[in-house]
Amino acid sequence: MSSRSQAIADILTRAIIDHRLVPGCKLGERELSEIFHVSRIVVRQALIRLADDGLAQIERNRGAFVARPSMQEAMEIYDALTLVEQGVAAQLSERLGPAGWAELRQHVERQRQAVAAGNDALADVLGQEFHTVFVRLSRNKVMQEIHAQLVRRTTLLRSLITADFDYCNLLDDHSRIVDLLEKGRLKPAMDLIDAHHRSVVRGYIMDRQVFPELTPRDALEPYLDGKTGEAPKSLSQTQIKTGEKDEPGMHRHVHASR
Amino acid sequence: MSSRSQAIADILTRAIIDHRLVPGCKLGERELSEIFHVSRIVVRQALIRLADDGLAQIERNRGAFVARPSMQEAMEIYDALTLVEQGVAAQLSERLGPAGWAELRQHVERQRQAVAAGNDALADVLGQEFHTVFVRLSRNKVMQEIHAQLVRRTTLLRSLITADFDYCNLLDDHSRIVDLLEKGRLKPAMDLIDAHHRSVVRGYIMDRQVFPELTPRDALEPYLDGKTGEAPKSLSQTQIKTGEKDEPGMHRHVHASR
DNA sequence: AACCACAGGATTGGATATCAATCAATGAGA
DNA sequence: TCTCATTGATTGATATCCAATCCTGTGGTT
Repeated sequence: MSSRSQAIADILTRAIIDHRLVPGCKLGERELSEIFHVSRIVVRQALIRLADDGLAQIERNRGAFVARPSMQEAMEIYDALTLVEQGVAAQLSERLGPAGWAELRQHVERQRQAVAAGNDALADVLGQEFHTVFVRLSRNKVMQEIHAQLVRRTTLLRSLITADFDYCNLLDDHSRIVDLLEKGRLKPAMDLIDAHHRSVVRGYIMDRQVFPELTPRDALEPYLDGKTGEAPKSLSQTQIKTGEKDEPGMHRHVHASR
Repeated sequence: MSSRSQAIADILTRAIIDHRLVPGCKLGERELSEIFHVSRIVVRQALIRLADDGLAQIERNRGAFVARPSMQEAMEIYDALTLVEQGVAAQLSERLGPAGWAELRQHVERQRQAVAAGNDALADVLGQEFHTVFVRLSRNKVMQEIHAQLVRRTTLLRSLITADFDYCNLLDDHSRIVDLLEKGRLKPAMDLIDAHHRSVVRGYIMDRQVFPELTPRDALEPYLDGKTGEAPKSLSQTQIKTGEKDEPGMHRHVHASR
């Protein structure tokens, strides 16, 4: 239904947020066109979409690369995300009906069960999804799209950073946010959202390659073939350990919750 | 410096927010490629950028059209804009230094002088710019871009709607918002931002063609030639009166302030 | 050895021609 | 008048070609 360049942009986006394509990775037109069996022009259109989304940067006559956000930009992205979610929280605290609160609680409960079952990969996905569900309940598609874009960019950031905090402290944040909001305690809820994001950002150390660099051909291989758009195996199971020794304060786990 | 498709996307964006290209207007690839003397491919890339920005919509095998947002979407855009500006207001009320407040006051003063001088066109531009300056002071480029996109879309909306309120009531809103924020009275300021936008939306009646439809060739003519990107004459001076009689409650002035 | 200049290769940005797929309008026939 | 098929126009996409630019490697110079 959609154009082919959109489909390719979607695949590239997926590969980037799956950390299979890491920041700085060259996205050559010829190489991608051979991988996807399309013409260079279609690839170029896809890259334009990625660049507009902030996931790639195009340098004239040099080509496209997976975006490598600066520390400054990383902070700005998290600030923007906080701003959006705080605003949505304020709207929901006034307008959300019982069914909405129930949906949020149900989502938190599913995540809790995943954590209890030790399924970190599922917990991680649910943890991310919570924010998306949260914004969806505002019933504002424009806001949803803005938020989704910001989330994609934060996911990209995680290819570049090393979190040295204990993520277990964040596990209950979602639940507490829902509690506070439903009770109408907006200000504490907004502060908690801020703290939720700040605690993720605080220990960030950039200029490290957290994920191993794959060639585009290897990185994109799982998404091809089927054409069904089926989810490739979660990276948390196929993740490759890099050769370098772990440094102090460097953890290799994925975040179970943001 | 930038690619040609970006330059063309910029021109089309400009033409749309100047209301020279009205919603629903067909943006044929062949026609545009002849107008700009570029190939269809460059035009297509420009149209992709516009579509990503929400200013155009591309229908498969049918082509691109200037976006015609629904009433629902119009409300969502204004809600999102309110959310963003309220969030920025909250940040500024904590973090903005004296120089920042001075810049805002200076801007308001310039607009006041323009109104006093009867220069409605300049006042309109300054009124729009206020919101941009406001967000720029947050020093968050990511947020700035999101906000700028929302502003562009609200500008597009004004091609579709007829305001039947007395815009004089809004003239002092900017000034009062600055006053309240500088005094640390955040809540009233946020309420005023909300009211500011709501008062614009309230009387909106869609499904009217406020601006006359021009062919793309006529609409884009002022932007070509010079290649200097110079501002074409403001529409408020070249605006053409449509043949149809004014209906009750239908004003043809441009907004002096949002 | 270090440094600079230049040539060649590789890649991107873009133009043109061409073809297939799809939509819309037109017109023939019941 | 209504229905259906054909035709024309437009888009989506490809292949090929060319110019501009960047990177690199070589070679000469200090």
